[in-house]
Amino acid sequence: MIANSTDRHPLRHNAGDDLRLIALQQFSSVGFAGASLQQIADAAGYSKSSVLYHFASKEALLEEALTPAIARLREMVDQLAADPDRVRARARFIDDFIDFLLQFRLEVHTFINQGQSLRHVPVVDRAQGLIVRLADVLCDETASIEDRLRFGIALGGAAYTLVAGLTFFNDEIAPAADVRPALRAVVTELLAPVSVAGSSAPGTEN
Amino acid sequence: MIANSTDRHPLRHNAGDDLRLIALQQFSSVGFAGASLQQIADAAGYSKSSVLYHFASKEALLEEALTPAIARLREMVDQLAADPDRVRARARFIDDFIDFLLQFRLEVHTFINQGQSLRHVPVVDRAQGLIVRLADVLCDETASIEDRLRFGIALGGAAYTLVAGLTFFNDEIAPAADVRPALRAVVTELLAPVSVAGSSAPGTEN
DNA sequence: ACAAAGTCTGACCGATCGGTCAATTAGACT
DNA sequence: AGTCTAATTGACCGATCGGTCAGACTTTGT
Repeated sequence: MIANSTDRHPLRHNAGDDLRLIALQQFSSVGFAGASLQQIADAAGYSKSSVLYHFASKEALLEEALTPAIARLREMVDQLAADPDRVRARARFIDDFIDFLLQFRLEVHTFINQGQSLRHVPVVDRAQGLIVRLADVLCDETASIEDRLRFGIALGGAAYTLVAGLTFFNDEIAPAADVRPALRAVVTELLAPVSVAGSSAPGTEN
Repeated sequence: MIANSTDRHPLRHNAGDDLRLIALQQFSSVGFAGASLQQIADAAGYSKSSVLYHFASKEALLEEALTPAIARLREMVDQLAADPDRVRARARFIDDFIDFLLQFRLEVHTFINQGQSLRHVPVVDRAQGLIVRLADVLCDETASIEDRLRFGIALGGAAYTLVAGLTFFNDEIAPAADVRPALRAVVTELLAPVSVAGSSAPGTEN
């Protein structure tokens, strides 16, 4: 049998996965340009050469670190656009979106706050396109600036609070469990009223 | 008379001001670590040595570029905390805050999205402290996570949309004139209901 | 046992980093 | 004229950057 690199050893983590996570933390905190391969290698317990053995280049490392997140985002956008029941589609999307933000906080923070300077990276460019498309779908054909602003604030605000904000609002905060309901309430408030029509009181039951 | 460096020539800009602005654009787009003195110097039409003549170091350049913004922020927080009429103080603060976000978008974006990695820079650390204090004042003693989240999303979301979001939501968008009312509406919605007295069920009236 | 493939690393490369320094230029004042 | 000072620059420094490469170690297949 072929020893696939994804399940060689049940105890030890896959080197590529370790590096992707460590690199992601560095990229989202000091920026892609500011995170050096040496720092990433040191933090992961490898040598710089090992990093470049697993990933062709620093950009390739970034691409592979972000890919799962934008793949999931594409799923959600496709599903949102495909469902003919707009109200149900939007409600379902918001729920998925909350989970998405919590699960991929570092990835979102990275390509949200460095998207302009990383537009030459294919996966980042695709992510930007997805976000534009998502904004179009969510805001419908109404060209209202406020609707766009609501979406942008929800996206950028969540990216900020979930990686930077939580650490200084309180010295320590419970993980996703405490944050999820609050996040859902605020994001729903920002995204729901745009064109849901008969949305009487969204997300106030929890 | 003494030829003060701030008004030597009415036509030509002050070199320090030019550099502060150019540097701020670089810092907010590629990050502090990713923006090199050479790039800043080239963009400003100076040599790298000239940049280091006007500013003792790269960090000093960052400090001076951010200082006006956090000075204004301190004013606003002090005024908010001093006014015994909480409702009036909060309303006035929100108005000032909108203008602040529009005027200092690059500065806010910089110390919001790179605050963790730049905590060793005094002015950034002071800004972080101001934001924590602002969150405390706005959210009152209620330790509600959702209130904190609202403030963080408004702050981080505005920082994002005002520098990155506007460029890809539409190919070109009118300057602050079109954005201000929409921004005011969204930020007010996020910040106003927190503790404005009889806030029983915030944001359910639409 | 042996070879093949996979993994890891140190040494090294040219380029660029932030920063120092001496030299030069241009203006302002006596 | 001469002098002083602010402003600007190129040359240069040690350190670090992303990336290459050959070798060494480990694992796997036969």
